[in-house]
Amino acid sequence: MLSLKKYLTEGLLQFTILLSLIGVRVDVDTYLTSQLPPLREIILGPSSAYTQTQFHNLRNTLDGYGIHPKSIDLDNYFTARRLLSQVRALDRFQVPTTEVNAWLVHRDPEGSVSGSQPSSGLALESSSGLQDVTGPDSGVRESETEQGYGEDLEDLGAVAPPVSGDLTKEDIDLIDILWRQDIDLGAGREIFDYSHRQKEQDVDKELRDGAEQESTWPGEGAEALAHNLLVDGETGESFPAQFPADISSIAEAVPSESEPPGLQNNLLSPLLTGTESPFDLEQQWQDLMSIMEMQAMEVNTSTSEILYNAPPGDPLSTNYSLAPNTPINQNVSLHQASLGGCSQDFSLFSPEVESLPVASSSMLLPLVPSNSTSLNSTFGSTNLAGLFFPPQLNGSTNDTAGPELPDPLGGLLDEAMLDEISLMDLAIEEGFNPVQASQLEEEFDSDSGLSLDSSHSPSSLSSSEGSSSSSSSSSSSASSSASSSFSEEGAVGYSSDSETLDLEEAEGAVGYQPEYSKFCRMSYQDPSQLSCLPYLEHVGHNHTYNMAPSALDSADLPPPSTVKKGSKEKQADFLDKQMSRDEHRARAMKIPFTNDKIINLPVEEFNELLSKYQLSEAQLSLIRDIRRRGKNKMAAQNCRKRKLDTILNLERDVEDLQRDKARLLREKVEFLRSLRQMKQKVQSLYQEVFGRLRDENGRPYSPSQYALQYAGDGSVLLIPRTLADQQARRQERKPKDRRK
DNA sequence: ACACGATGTCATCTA
DNA sequence: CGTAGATGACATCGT
Repeated sequence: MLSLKKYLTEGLLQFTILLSLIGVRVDVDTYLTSQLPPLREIILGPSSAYTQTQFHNLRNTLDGYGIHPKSIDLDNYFTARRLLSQVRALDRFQVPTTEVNAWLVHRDPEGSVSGSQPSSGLALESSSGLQDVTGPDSGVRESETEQGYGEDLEDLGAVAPPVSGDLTKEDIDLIDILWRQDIDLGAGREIFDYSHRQKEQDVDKELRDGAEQESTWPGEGAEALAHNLLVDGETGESFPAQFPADISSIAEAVPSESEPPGLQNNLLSPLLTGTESPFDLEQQWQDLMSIMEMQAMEVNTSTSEILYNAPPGDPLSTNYSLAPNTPINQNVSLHQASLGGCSQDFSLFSPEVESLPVASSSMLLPLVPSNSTSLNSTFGSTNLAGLFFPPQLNGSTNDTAGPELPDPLGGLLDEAMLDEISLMDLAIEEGFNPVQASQLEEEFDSDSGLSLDSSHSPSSLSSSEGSSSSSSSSSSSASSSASSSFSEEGAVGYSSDSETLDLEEAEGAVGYQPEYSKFCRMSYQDPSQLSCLPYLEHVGHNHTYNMAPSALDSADLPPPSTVKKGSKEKQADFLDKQMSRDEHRARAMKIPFTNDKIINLPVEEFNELLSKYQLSEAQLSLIRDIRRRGKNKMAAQNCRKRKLDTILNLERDVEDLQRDKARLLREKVEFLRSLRQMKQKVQSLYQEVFGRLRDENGRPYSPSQYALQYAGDGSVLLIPRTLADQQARRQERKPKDRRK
């Protein structure tokens, strides 16, 4: 907890936010993943940074201090919330930023990521096979696709981040989505994919064992592959001369997965070879996703059979928990064969994680989802993956996942999370809208909160008392009283009891505003829960004002067990210690009313109260000071709270903006893709029309001499090439001029 | 002893 | 002008 608090310092947050704003993505979570909840967990959730109004008045009447926003309980709460939100985000095709950020953080130091990563060979196995088949076209296609893409982006004024090193996970996902869309539209994936693969191959030739890889691709699988690729390759947009060919059924079904690996692997490889910490989160998420998918999806056996028909007898398959002879194993083997150095890295991943990706990908597309980046690959992709799961895989995955899943999930998911997940699952399956789901979630939250509170508070009392051996009796009693007050507050409304308490002892109960009610409600339970852990006792510690009421409670009411015999004296001492300086002063000056009244009473009542007593000047001065300081104290607390919320909101805004950016990027790529497709169609039509044209002698026109000119009215003219070139140049200049 | 975070207090500004 | 709130700066306390 202490270390967590450290991370929560304003400086770090501000620094992080600053970095985020200037474009550098830093994810503190990356460094906390294993033992500590992500910083974002604390950050997410409702905050009322700018709603300063009203809450002072209400606060004074509402209870005492509540729980500080930084206390652990909030961590738990926000952990759950964060996870839930991420689960929901899956519904919206959102990528958990955590993974993205982490990925970037670890990637940057390694230099350019864009296709030149050696370990990117992950996705290459298919491409290597493809290369041979498609042979001649590959080189040209690579360059053309790459250039075309870059040009498009440049034309639109884009920095071309999606293609080059700046790709985020969202970008990758969006590209993946777009690939799928392309396929839906009949465009082959390899046309886009190829460049990357090719590049990777060039870079990774040394790492990869091409011969071995090819040897693992014998028989039907290879042929099928070749066929697919060949067919897809013909659809290459960059070759207008080639008319779009029919796409085989397999090609349609499979290619959707084939592309992403290329891109993703390029990007992911750093992650894979780098730290595993970011992957833990991703892995957990992937596990989660796999569970959900397994449950929610039906397996298309026929498809899977086709896709997973692979060469048998792979020696490497035994390394994996998956059943041998399963096509998946083939994929794995291929993957390993091609990976070389990367295979070791993959050993880090638990079987189930690997199985998912492998399973989802056909022979052509190994490891698509395995890139945890694609874990959120949106439901679309995952659905695809799920469809391709062979039944046996399902079983095997579950088997392997059985023992291991609880661990990764257990760390992140508490009951609340699981319930929520199931809830979300239900929402997804039954078509609940997010709002409904969230409503349910709220109900759930409240329920869980109460249950937690009731169940943990008693134990907290006992544990705190028994455990605090090193600390003095005062501290133990303090914690116990604090926890008791918490439990009370959590269970009941907690009307400010300060007034009913003994005059001098009752201090102003400083509570947080109603806006934080939910906030606080959640926090109430946790302190007690946390107090179960001895080392966390200090978390809920109170100071001065806050502590007084609760301490008084234990003192006034017949003390449970701690106060016996001569402990009353200690109690008194303790109370003295717990009283604030102003309280001591007030007592010393024999102020006849409570500091709480002094501080919180409205001016009129306050003056009225003063008028009732004959007070010396010193007393009046002290009272005024007490009032001033008390109010300022609350103000300071509010101010700090607000500051914290502001920081949290800023971070959230940054995240939102990043999401928006990714979305816009996605849309842009989508537009570019559709634009390219339309160009391709036009080209095809052009070729077809031009090829059918015959001159007066019945001979075809020479493309080098003539060209078709599109008129504004939709008509098409056949004009000499020279003329057409001139016109083309003019048109090119125009937009440039406009830019200037 | 020191660092650090949390909180209290003061001075100042603003409404 | 008085009051209350907000906030930066500093002090204090506990870990």
